[in-house]
Amino acid sequence: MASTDEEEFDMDDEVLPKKKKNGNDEAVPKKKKKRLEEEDGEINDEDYDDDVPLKQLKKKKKNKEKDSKKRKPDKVVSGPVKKKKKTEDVKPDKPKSDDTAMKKTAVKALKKLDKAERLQYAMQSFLWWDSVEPPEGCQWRTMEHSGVSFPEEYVPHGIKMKYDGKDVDLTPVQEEAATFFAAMDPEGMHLGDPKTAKIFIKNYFADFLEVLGKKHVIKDFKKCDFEPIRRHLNEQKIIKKAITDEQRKANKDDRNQVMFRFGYAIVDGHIEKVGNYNMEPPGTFRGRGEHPKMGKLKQRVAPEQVSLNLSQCAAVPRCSVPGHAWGDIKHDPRGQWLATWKENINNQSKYMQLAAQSSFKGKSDRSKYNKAALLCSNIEKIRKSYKKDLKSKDQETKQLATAVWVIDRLALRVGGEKDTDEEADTVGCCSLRVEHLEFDPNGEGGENREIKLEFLGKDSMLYKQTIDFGAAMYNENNGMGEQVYENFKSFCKKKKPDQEVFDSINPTLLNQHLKTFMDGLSAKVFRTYNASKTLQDELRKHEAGSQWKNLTATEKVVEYNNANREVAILCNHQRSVSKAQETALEAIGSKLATLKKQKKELKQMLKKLNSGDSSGLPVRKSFEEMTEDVQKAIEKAKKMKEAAKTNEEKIAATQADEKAKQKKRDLADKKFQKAHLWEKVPTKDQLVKRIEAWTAKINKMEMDLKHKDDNKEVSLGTSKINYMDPRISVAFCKRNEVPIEKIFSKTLRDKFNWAMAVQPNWEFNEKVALEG
DNA sequence: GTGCCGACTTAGCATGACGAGC
DNA sequence: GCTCGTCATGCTAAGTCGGCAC
Repeated sequence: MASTDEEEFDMDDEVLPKKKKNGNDEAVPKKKKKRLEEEDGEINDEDYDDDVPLKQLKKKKKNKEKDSKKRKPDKVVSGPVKKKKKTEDVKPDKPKSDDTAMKKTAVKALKKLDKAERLQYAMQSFLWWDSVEPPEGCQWRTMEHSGVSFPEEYVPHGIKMKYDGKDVDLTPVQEEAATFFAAMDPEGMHLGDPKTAKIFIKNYFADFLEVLGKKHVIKDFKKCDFEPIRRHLNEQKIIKKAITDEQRKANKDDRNQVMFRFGYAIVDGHIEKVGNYNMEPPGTFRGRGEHPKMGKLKQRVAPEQVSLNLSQCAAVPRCSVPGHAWGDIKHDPRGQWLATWKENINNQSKYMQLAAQSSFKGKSDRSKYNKAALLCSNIEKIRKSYKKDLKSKDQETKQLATAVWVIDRLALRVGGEKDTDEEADTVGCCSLRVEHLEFDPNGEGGENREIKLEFLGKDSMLYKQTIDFGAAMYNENNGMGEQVYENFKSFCKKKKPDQEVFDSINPTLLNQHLKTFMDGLSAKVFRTYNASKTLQDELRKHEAGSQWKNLTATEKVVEYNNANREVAILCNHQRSVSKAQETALEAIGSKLATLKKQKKELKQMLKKLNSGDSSGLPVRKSFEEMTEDVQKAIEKAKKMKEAAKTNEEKIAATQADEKAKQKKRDLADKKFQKAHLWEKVPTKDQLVKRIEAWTAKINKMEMDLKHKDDNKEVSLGTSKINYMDPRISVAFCKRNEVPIEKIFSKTLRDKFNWAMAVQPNWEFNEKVALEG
């Protein structure tokens, strides 16, 4: 919070934890820090000492500021600096201490901002890359926060499910468990697929029976009817849709109140955003793919199961659940986590951590990308080594070399061992089985060097690619593709389909091997390195094109997205196509067909007109009457919505609204079918112009459709968030005058704030690591 | 040497917010 | 001003990896 003074930033008490560790309501160290913060701005690590009186601290702080002003010239281009003011990043100009008028203006501007914006401003002011690092091995010196926000207790709705056609009485706990199932979409990814539905129902029902108890009448899932509850939940959704703007605003305010209380932490005197401050609510476990535990009941987590991590001097936050207390309080500055608990499905630890835009995550990110950049100077050494080892007579060495080749060239994950009774059967490089490889998949015989790799990777995403190990791209510059093919063949020889291809190695061994080349090198660094390198190379390739300078910023963004797509394909980042997306694509396709038909008709009309015959040319009727009808339906629904008081009235209003909207859509469709025509016979000139307009429309729609179709199964976001060094993108934007907003959303600009100051000619290479 | 586990990163899906187009 | 489609964000599952105990 550099430069935040009392007038600039007034953080309410509710943001801060209120209780001390021993449970009383005093918060002496916090108050002292807060006052200092309000009066002098940020408190740096070395400033804060619980045993030093406040006045001394303030004096120390002022002296330090004087010194730093003497030392530090304004940074302009070297090193990260604050972002320029943009319309959406509303923040006042930073006041200069020697200019009272300017300061007053800035303070006035600040007061116009709402609380969330002021907090955002305070966070943006902290340039962690310019601050002093905590002692080695520590992530922080002081940390305080408000703990975890728990979901509200279950409120029974009283709707009875049926068993064997009859209503069943359930206790609130049992009703809650029944409601979890009723909330599942019968057509969704879990219940929509017969394979997963079987697992889901089996697990759910076993847990449900346990909640019901042995004496309960419910014994057979087939006789269970959750439909009444499902109908009730759908009605609730409809009612929710019908809320007024005022209610919507009130709901948002309520959410903001929770965010102000739990969503911020103070780390080493700076405000930081907390990521997942809402405790996961109970429900059904929604594991992906064919997870053997999907459908099991995820229990409600009690405060007693939660451990908090904060500094010794910090006040322990009051637990928000009446009558409950935190399980444990820890003071471990080596960890980034703020709270931890265990979930009951896989007995795994879960954590509450700072948000992606925090200093913790920023430091981790920067260090990750610097490590990947350092690989630039080591990659040749590593490649040379594995190329030599590919022919080794020692099986372990040969397998290590082959696995590293695969990780380097095909960007596979390392693939740790998994227990398929506990988790979905997914694999990576080291856990590949013979059944995942198909040699010569097209039965070409002879010199064919193709292998079809087909397996489920992380999140049960299908990896299905036929790799031609004989292709030039894997063999030029001594790429050794053919040797890798031979190795695969020998590793699979005499093995059963369910046996591992790389039976002599494992991820630990592979990572140990990688560390002999470079400190801190592990398999996943290759994915970051290859993603960043691919992005940079692709962008440079486009920029070297002769037409590049003539492109508009929008066209350059398209090229950037194309490069991004190359990376996403390399890393196999997929997304499933939803039914809504499929329908939308079909709709565009059908619209395109209509436009083409209309263009053909227009051409025929022109031909006829040119021949001097204007008889029988098609015209369209007025849509006035239908438009009026639709307007009436919309107004009626609007009035019903405004007048609705009871739930029944709200449901009726929403239904009327949906009917009116459907009428409107039908009318729009009818209008579209006749959009190329006039109400009276057109002139030749009108026809020529419309044919031109339709040609342009068709071209645009064709491009749009192609773009959507190309991208429908590729997820560009994952590589942008996790793999491509953001400095490559920032430098690209700077040297091409492309606004960074076109590439990075607000969240990403905050996450990568440390990368925003790079020069236009910045390069992803080994020198990066030396920059710090 | 090996297996386990804690701590963190990476990932896709659901939903809500927003803005382009009418 | 409204609608609809797209994009951003939140949520939480599912990976990786290092350290520790045996």
